[in-house]
Amino acid sequence: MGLDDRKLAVLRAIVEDYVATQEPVGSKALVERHQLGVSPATVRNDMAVLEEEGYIRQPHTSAGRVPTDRGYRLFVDRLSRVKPLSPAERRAIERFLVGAVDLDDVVHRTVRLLAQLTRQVAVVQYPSLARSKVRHLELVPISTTRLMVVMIADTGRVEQRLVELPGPIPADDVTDLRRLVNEKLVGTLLADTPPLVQALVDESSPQLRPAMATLSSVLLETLVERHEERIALAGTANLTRGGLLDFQGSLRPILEALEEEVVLLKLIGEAEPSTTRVLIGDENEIDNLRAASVVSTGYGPGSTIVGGLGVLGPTRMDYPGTIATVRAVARYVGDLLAQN
Amino acid sequence: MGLDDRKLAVLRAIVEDYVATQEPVGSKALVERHQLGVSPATVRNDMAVLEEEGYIRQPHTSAGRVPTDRGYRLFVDRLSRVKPLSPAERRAIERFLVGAVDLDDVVHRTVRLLAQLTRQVAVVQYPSLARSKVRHLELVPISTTRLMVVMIADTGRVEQRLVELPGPIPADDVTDLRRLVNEKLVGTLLADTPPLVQALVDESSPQLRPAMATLSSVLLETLVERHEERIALAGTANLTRGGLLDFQGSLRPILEALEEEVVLLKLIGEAEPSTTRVLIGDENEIDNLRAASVVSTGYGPGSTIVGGLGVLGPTRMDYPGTIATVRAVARYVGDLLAQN
DNA sequence: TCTGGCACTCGACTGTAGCGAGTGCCAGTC
DNA sequence: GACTGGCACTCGCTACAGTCGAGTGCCAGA
Repeated sequence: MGLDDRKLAVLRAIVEDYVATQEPVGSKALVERHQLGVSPATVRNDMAVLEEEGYIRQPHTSAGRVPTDRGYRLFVDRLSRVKPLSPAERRAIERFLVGAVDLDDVVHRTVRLLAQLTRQVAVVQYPSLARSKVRHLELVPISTTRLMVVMIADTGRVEQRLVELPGPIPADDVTDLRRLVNEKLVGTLLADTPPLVQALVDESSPQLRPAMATLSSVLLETLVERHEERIALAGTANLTRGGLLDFQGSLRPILEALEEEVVLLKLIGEAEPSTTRVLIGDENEIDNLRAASVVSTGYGPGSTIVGGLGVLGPTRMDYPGTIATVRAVARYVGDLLAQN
Repeated sequence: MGLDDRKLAVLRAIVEDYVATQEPVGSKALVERHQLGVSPATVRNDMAVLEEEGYIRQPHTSAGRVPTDRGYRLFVDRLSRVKPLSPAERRAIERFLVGAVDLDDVVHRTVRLLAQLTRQVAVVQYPSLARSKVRHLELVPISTTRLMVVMIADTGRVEQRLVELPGPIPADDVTDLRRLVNEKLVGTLLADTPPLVQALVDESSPQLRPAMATLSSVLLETLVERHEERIALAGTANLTRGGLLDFQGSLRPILEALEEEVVLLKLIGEAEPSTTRVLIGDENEIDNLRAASVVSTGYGPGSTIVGGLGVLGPTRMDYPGTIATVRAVARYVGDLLAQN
């Protein structure tokens, strides 16, 4: 039941036209705007087949055809090639990203850049703690029974927690604690720390043990177990482009989904190495996003991946262009991180 | 040209009914639902006067009346009193805020809570650095020529910057630098630090001076001059309640405005002590928000103010309820901060 | 296998009519 | 002088009928 080349060409033409005009496309308009070399009637026959196979559909009788999610899928997989970025876009990326002063800055600039270039909603995950290595742990006494622990990761992330100690602790002990945790933990992946943290308690002197126990439980609990992920979002205003036609008239479910960090993480967090993932409409597992598509990829210094980024938009989106932009931005951000 | 008591009562009734039903309210419905003690005809006469004075208007002839921005203003200033919160709401606030582990957590919980209680868009400013005191400055060597400086403020904020030193620096010097900056700066308001930072450079030994100069310029630049404000946002999905009637059919300008930190800061950042500020429609200086109202207030431990928070919604909002909620949440957050 | 032709479908748009909520005004009453 | 009942009028909303046209499916013929 293969589709011959012409039918594929017809599908491609339909997708391209529909994405451009946002209106159902008919057989006549199609032959006028593309060099298909056949008549409208022939195209109609092809369309009938494409419809039967579920690649396109008619919003109503006597209207043109519109691609289905399945149609977009075929288009993305086999009918399109990634557009190279224009020099102007490359320049925009570079201009946008130079001069970032810290990780927050990098992430914010990136997410805005993505939203602006793709004219869609952009999502950027901060470098995941699980994939970060400990660079330094600082203990700052706030009072005799309170400690602020600040963890600095090699990815630039800095996390802090207040630790309520079981009893007062002299300054020298704090120094000892600091030395011990740093000796043991610096340089290790956060995902690998739990046994080491446990060992720290076991190995510490009786004098230090109570404080160390509290400290380690806080470390484990807040930094590893509920692995604190962070996310930045931009471009929600882009959802309103294209009138209310996209997203079947209601932004509600989309906006709701975008407020849930868990959902966002699921969308862009499961990054496989160097692949760009495209989720189209129904393929999406989140019900609220059944009317949307997501293009996402991982990023990180060199070839390692420390986090994900991507964009969300209507299924009717410029896939080749979006994919190209997402990839390019991910690569630039990776390079930027590598410089640290 | 004073309005007598009955006319004010009519205005109050119109506002209340319109907020509740979202539909223009007519004279007949008004006398039915409120005990005004007069006939519809009389109410109509009063309405004519109110309209002449600009407090209400007719969307079109033969429709009921709708309050104008000016009408809401009068209502807020003279016709309403702040509703006490229900016990359920108080409990919700407490339940929501206990168990926050750090400042980020507090702010996120607060903004979600506000959005949920008011069913509107909530905005919370992190404690302003300018109003924070330095609690500790930590210098962490990243390499021989790079230092990460971490500033911990008494409000719980933690900021970090990478400092590129002019040349390699031995570990002992880092220790000296750390001691010097902490001796000088701990306990001072960030707004007051610039002269002190300058003095640090002047007073430091020739050996330390280059490093100290770089360090101090980074401190000044990033922490004080472009005083790094942060903002959290939640509840944008609430903008879609009430169909597209609010905001004259387009969420676009609102969503755009909400993406600009500067705009948000302007909205809620200018907190005067313990007052609740209400901006109604046109009173708003930001063009994109002319169709919206903002209720905001300052918060902080005790009676000091360290930041602002508030909500944004349609001009047709439940002002008494919203004002009460915003105040209550601000007070709870203040108490929470005071505990640290 | 493709093409031109033709009948058919059905949404979009237009114009008309009736309904009803709501108004403004006026004469009458307390 | 303030309030009220009554009445004519306005005008948005809905329903309905009619027309138009884009687009289709199908079929006979090249």
